[in-house]
Parts: sequence; structure tokens; C-alpha cells
Amino acid sequence: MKKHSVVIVDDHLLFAQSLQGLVNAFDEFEVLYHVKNGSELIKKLLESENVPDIILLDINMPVMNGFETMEWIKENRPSIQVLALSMDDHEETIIKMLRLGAKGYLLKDIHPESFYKALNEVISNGIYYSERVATTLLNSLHGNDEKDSNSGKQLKDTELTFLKLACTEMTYKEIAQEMCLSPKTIDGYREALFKHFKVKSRIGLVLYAIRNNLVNSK
Amino acid sequence: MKKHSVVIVDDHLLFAQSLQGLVNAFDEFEVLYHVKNGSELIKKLLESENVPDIILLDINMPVMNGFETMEWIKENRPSIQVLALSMDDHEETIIKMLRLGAKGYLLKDIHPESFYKALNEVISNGIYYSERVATTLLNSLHGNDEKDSNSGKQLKDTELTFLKLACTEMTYKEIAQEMCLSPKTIDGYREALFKHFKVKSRIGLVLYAIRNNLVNSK
DNA sequence: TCTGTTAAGGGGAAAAATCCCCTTTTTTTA
DNA sequence: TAAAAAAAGGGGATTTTTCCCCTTAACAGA
Repeated sequence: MKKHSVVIVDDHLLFAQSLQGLVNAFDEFEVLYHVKNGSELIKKLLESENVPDIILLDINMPVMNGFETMEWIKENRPSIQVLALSMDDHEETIIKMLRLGAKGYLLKDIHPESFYKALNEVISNGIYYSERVATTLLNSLHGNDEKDSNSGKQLKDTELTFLKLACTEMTYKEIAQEMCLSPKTIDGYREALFKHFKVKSRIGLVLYAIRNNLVNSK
Repeated sequence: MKKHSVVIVDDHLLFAQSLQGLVNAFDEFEVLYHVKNGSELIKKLLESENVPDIILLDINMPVMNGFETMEWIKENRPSIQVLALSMDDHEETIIKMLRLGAKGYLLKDIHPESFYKALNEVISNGIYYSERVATTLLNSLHGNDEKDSNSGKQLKDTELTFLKLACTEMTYKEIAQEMCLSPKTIDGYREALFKHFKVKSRIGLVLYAIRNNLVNSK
């Protein structure tokens, strides 16, 4: 029987290498190669006819992150099953990734046996959720989450731009200039986001944005 | 020849498990066990006479993080060589960990061969630095780092307390009450930290603190 | 075409944050 | 032990931030 082929995309070489060992230890799977980021993946996919069955995709990577990479795969290699693989258990991130077309979302603290199960399920059913992810999504659906229930409506471009600049030492006046809008309009965005995220101050906004990976904090 | 024994402390089970496979593949090393956090490590160390040669210690963990764990090891099992193992390449974090007694600092994007080298070096020389860590430390010594050159003088307890509360939606007035100090004193801390970190606003302070892991952002 | 919605922006005031210069009391240290 | 440095706190002014209520124009759906 032909083994299912897996590609690993993760900037943590040590992790990628170790994970490769783990996957290769499973009878049904084998790792074709692993790469450090989205750009490298695309290069490899373009230059090789050997299309993998599964891509294990990290989200936080330098150069080209998981979201951008996922978009490219969806556009150009829609037949590949993508499992997102991240330490980030924030709802915004999970939903964003699944919306982009990931077939499952694994947290890096997953137990190796569940990982094996995930690989198999994504091959047979085309979908897998880890338990904690499922719980998070359920909470979201039922609105049981104080802070995270806002993830439904996604931010408009202009709001996101504002948010990014708000996570900066700029004053609102400077942000307004940067965005070529009136300070009053900026104030409107501010108020909208405060309500949306249920925060009380710009500090709260920054913390929320960082915790939910809406801006890259580092 | 007896193999050198290794213990892995990391909350990412998948990583820990994979890494265990990698380490066991080296002739000279074998993994005794791996645990999810500092508390579990201590429990294991206390109930077993089998003292490991090397501990691979993650820093960001729930329950009991790498810093606290390192302190305990230094106090109670000083003969064990500890290699910190983190994704975090910020100077503050590296220096803090090395000050606490870690014998080396590995970044998780390290190449597996360097990892093997690190294990060997820490056994033979009792010390190892990955290249990027060494570079960071050199920059620090030569003061070539705009923002990070302040890592030398470390914060006083009271300043750190203030900083943590500043990374919160509390107003300064509330922080003052919480710390049982006059708002004016708090204002003094604020100004001192602004100068120390070369930031212009409370937002800047929060960003700096998060980026340098002075507070735990998540 | 009427109507509801949304983006953009204004007025104005209260509350926080920022800044600079100063006093008093401890604590260090030369 | 006298001088220096550090810690706690005050006065007061200027900006920024935050809030609430209102107007106008564009636009989409029934």
C-alpha cells in the first residue's frame, strides 16, 4: 500500500525534524520534506509534481505566515488537505484559519496519539478537530464566551489598519494623519472596536489584539 | 558505555514526544521521561533517585514556567545541566535564564545537528550557546542595541509590580490604590520606566514589556 | 422611490495621561 | 558621620483619551 505523503511547514527546525521522525514512525504516513515557511513551501510545490496528501502548517512563521500560505494553497492546490498546527488556542486565530480552508486545527500540546488520529481522520473524512478546538468553537457558537464571542463579525480593512496603528506609540491624531482621515472618524473606529472587543481603554485594545494575533506583537 | 540521561520539560506534548524520538536516535543520549511543566518535573525528581544529566527546559509553560523551575533546580539539584529551550529570542529572556544558571540557551528553530552538538558540549564543557544567542549577547555587551541595552540594570520589585499592572486596563489611580502608594509615586515609576525603556507612552511600555517577556502576554 | 443602514465627521466636556520642577524622608556609602 | 543618592510624594499645566449625542452623504434593498 502506498503511504500517504505529508509535508511539514514550520520554522522551528528542531520541531519539524522531530515531528518528521514521529510521522515516519507511523506505518501509513511518510514525510516528503519539511520547509521553514510559506515561501519555501510554494517554491517546493511549484518545482515538484509530487503533490502531498497532507500539509501540516504552522501559523506563526517569519517571511510568510500560515494565513497567507493557506490562502495560496486554497487558490493553487485545493486538493491538499491542510492541518493547521499551532500553539495558539485563541478563537480568532482558529476561526480565521478554518475559514481560510484548513481541514483541522491541531494544538501543539496535542497528545501524539490524537495526532495520529488526526492524520487518519483528515485522510478518511477530510476533517479533524482537536477536542479543545471543538470546545472553543462550541463556546463561540453558544455565545458562552465573554470576550471571544465577537469573533463572528470580522473586522473591516480600515478597522484593522486602525487597530494596527493603535498598537503603536502613535497618538490618535497621528494615526488620523497616517490614514488620511479626520481625528473624529478615528475616534469612531476606536469606539466601535472598544464595543466590539468589550475593552475599556486603548491598553485593553492593544492587549486584545496581541493576545488574539490580530497584530503581530513581536 | 552508559548513555547520558535527558529529561524534557515542555508543555507541547507533540514536540516533547517528537524530540524524545530525536534524542533517543543519538547513540550517546537517552530520554528518561518528559513532563509538561515545572511542577511535574519537581515531583518526578523528588520521587526518583535517578538524577538526569541534562534537563531540556522550555520557558513558556502553564502552571510553573521555566524561570521558576530553573530556580528550583539551582537550589535543589545544582549538578544537573540545564539547557533552556525556547522560541523566545529576546535578550531580556535569554539573560534572565542564563543568570538563573542555565548552561545554554537553544532556540527552537535550531538545526538538529546543532542540537546534537549542544547536548555534547554541555556534557563535556558544561556550557553551550547557539549562534544567534551568542550574537544577541555580544550586541548587548557592546551596547549596539538601541532598545535592549537597558537590560543591564534590572527592574526593582516595585517597578516590576507597577509594570505588570500597567499592562492592564487599570488606570494609574487604580494601580496606586492596588499598590498602596500615592498616584504621584506611581507617576514617578511611570516616568522612570519611560526613560529606562525609551518609550513615549503607556502603550509603548506595554509593547516593550510584552515583547521582552517582562509580563506574560497570554 | 422610499427607507434603513453605514461610513465619515463635528461639538463639547470630563477623565486620564504626560511632563517638569520641587520637597521631605530614608538609605547608602565614601 | 556628612554628603550623596534613592524613594515617596506634591503642584500645576498641557495633551490625549474617552464618551455621548448629533449631522450629512452615500448606498443598498424592498
